[in-house]
Amino acid sequence: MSLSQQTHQQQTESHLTLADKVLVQLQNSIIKGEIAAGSKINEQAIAKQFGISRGPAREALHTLERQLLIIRAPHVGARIARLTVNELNELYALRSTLESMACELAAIHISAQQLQQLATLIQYQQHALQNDDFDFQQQGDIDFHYQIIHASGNQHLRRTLIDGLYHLLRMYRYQCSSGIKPTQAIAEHQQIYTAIANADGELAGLLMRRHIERGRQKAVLRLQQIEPFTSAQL
Amino acid sequence: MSLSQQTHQQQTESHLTLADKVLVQLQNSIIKGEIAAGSKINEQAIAKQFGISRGPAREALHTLERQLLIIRAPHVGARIARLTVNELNELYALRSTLESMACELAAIHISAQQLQQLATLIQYQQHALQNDDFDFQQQGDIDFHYQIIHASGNQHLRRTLIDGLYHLLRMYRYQCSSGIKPTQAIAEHQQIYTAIANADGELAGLLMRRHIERGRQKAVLRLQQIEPFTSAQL
DNA sequence: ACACTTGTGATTGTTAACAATTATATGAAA
DNA sequence: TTTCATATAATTGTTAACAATCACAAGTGT
Repeated sequence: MSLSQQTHQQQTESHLTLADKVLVQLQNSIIKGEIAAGSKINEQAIAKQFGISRGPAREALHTLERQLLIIRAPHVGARIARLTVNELNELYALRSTLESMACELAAIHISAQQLQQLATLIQYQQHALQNDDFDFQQQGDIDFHYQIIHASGNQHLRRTLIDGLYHLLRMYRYQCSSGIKPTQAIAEHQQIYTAIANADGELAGLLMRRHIERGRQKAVLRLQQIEPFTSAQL
Repeated sequence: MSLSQQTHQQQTESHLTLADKVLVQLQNSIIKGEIAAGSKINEQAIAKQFGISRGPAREALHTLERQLLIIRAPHVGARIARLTVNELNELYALRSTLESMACELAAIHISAQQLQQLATLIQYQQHALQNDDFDFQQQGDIDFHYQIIHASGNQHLRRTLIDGLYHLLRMYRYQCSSGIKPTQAIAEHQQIYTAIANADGELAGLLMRRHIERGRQKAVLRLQQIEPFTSAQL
């Protein structure tokens, strides 16, 4: 289980409710695009597919709605979120502001242990870069941002980013990843880490802004290639 | 129905689900402090109290949880959120960042009609100030901030603030209001409005930061008076 | 007196049937 | 052919009963 997967509950698997288990699987299916964007999704079908009743299925869909992965209309049903350039821009603008704030706070509040974990993660990332371990590159990137958010110490900031925007963001990043080596991105991570280690929150925040802006530009380019196809299907 | 009450759905009352109706009443009761902070709240009791079954009551509690008005523990139950100085600081720090961003965007994207509505609202507020209409002062204050958020044009920003932080914020503002005339606050609103009208997003954002910071200081002072009592009760 | 086990009650989690609402298809009239 | 009304089917909303889990208290043994 990745660091970014575990949010705040540390409960063992046996305590997990059916809605939670189904939720995780649906999240992954949606984020990976295995369920087509814009397609309808209803409670009965989910319940049948996972061998449960409509109650937990309904709860899972409600959670997916608040995670912005589906769009629900009362008495009508739900549809998988559709990726658009406009929404990507809005999402990244908000993300940039919030993660910049997280950097400023993290530079003040980060503990020695958290700083050490961040350093270790960057080393792993550089290792994965050399070995062309693409999955770990992407997961490591997410974990880097997550650890900084966590180190900010602001629980509301963390909840807003991790429980709210995080999931839709993962969808954009997964489906809009260019596939080229993230050499520059990891170098930027290194710079941000150094700024935080030097307790220079202002610099760290600035670097994070630019880092996310570059990611936005790449994602937009990729999305503009695939958007005509995805928006074509009803 | 106030401007800040209607979020994005414009459905008539008949379409409202039972969970929604109960939700609104519970929100108000919690925000006003009619239900004691920290007290337990369970599904059965809610269902009985409102004459509905546990299904909708359960959904309402889930929504209250994501609005941060209650804290749920799996298989254990839920408790009304307790106001603390620390959490108030975190909440206002996040709010300051987000509403400052909203100002910057609003200065760019606000329409002539929205600008006119903002001007009208400020006039009403000044009128309410002279007439000592306290309820309208508080509601007008919330509407001012809401309209700017709306004018920012960023849907994710709006959802994060209105659907997420907004409710807990209302609780703090309601229970930590000092009762003295908000003369300065309304003057600051006027300044922010002017900056937005002049398309000076940078200034508007800065003024909003200071405006919220002053509100934070007042709320902290008030909360420090009542916190010993609220944290005393289990 | 203390630790451990066990049982009881309360609360949440789950299920399946029922009700209400909406979308879609069918057909009649202009 | 088009448009409106109606009926039908599909889906969500709601309910009450059942199962599982947890907190707490009583009791037992050392």
